[in-house]
Amino acid sequence: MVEQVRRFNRVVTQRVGALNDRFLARDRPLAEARVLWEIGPEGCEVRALRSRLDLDPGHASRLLRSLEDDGLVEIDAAGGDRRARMVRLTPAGLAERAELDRRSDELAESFLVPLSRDRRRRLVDAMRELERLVAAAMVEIRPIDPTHPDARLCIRSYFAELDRRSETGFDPDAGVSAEPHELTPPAGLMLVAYLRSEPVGCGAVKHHGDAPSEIKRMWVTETMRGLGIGGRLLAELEAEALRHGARATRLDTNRNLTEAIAMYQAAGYVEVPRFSDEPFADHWFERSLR
Amino acid sequence: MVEQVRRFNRVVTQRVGALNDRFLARDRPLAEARVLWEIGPEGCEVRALRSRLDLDPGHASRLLRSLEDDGLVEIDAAGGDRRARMVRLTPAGLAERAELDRRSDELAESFLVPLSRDRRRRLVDAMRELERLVAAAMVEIRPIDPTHPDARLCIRSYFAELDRRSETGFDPDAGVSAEPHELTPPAGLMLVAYLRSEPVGCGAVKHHGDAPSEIKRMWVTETMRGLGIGGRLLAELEAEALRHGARATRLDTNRNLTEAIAMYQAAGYVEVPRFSDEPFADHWFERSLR
DNA sequence: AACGCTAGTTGACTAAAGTCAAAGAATGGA
DNA sequence: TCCATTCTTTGACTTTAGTCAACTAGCGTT
Repeated sequence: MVEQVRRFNRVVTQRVGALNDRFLARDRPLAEARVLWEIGPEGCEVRALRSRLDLDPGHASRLLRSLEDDGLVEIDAAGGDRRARMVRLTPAGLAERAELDRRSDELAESFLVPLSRDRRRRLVDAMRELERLVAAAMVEIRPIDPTHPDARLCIRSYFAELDRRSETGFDPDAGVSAEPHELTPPAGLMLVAYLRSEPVGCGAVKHHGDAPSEIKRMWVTETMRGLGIGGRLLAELEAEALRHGARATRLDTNRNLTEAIAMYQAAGYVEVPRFSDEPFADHWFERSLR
Repeated sequence: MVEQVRRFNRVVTQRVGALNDRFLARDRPLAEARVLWEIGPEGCEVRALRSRLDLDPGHASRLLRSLEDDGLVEIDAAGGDRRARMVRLTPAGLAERAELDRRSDELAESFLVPLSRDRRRRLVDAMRELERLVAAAMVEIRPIDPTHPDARLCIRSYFAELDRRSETGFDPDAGVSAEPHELTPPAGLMLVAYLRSEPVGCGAVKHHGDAPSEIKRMWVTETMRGLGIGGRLLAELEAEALRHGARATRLDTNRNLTEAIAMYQAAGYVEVPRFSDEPFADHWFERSLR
């Protein structure tokens, strides 16, 4: 296995990566081309740019100055915060970015052209599979304060999905509570799954002394499902429950959340009688931890 | 499709490539690390190194000097040509390269670790598939003089395989001739398939005026079979036969070469009665070109 | 008002990568 | 034998990337 990964890294990554760079940088330093690309058609804040590309403030400042001198970007004050700056592409900058887009397409085509119809299909399928699995391998799970913006974002997405997928709609204020202080140590714990500093999933646990801990707020963004992220969140929450003295974990869920139900069952949860008065739930699950 | 390839290039190539580089370069400039790696345990000629890494002569010279000063390589005269130099790794250089090997393994592991058993399997399968297809897309087909070393190498490999796979053994001197002058324009044509300047397959055509041209020396290296390279060689040879006024192409083959037979049939060849006195052949195929 | 903090700019560097031309030694034909 | 060509080295650059510290301006809290 390791041997195959190494071969892949060598054959595909190296060559394609080099090509990619050469296609991207026209007669411009690569770093500038990357910045130009990353700004995007909408513009973005300088600090966001810096953190996304992991640039030194000095370096970033000079790169932007240089793009500005070439007439490709304009830098003006961001909204609220008068320390921060906003970069936007000028029409010339947009044209340049479109050109990068075009070359990027051209490069992609160059992968496909020499292959038969059937092999193109296979190439694209393998790329999709690999992209997803590599992304999954890059996901990191970290504890978070439930009031943190990233946590709030996840919870909002979770509620929105519940509301969309259930016949009755979802009311976050009804049913069993899971207030921030209940999901903060020592009362409980909340986790967020990050993919390159983007939150892509969450989960929380609420302890009840000796009684089974409750799993709450399990959610993974739609594009990242089926990659084991839910299972990893669950496993870490269970470990936390165990550390806290719980003998089991429990959760409830709605009948429409079929992937979630399948995931719980695969993780060893078994259906038990209703144990909460959550009006939104149709199924109750429990798993023994020892 | 193009969109998926672009996503792949962005997500996988860029990140993995960057990681790769950081793992490779220890506290050494990346270019030096690459040279150290590329020299290989056997050593190699400086000019080969230069062309493989596409380095400027001056740059290459200085990189090697620097590695020599660190005691990692020795440079002495190559065999025959006294202008050329040979680089070899010293024991220290070999140790350093082994360390790069180790880190490369570690990097490969880091892809696999966060994934479940099943997903690792899928990751590795997708990588294998992709590596092969990308390699296939990089193959270039070029005409060649049948006396060129690359052509000779292919023909030798071809003969060796015939000998190995037939019950009777194979005698290149028996049967229908295909001497170099018969495979050189205007009498015929020989093609070699190159993957990064490595010959990985060949094929030739021998014209007979109005009569069907004969396809000879069709061979693809074992690791690159099933990727459409044989089909591409065949198509170019047929186009050449057509340009030369032939109405059809013919070929004979041994019953043990099952992949080849399948490939000919997929390319539109139909079995015809014996048309040559090639003692080694069991099947005769023909395809009409118009 | 004072304090610690964040966002960005600027100056002064260094290291790495890469380019170009000149030149010496050796080679391979015409 | 001559001549164009190849392999390599060397000197003299330039460009790119990146680092570090000092500094200004603005924010938020106490």
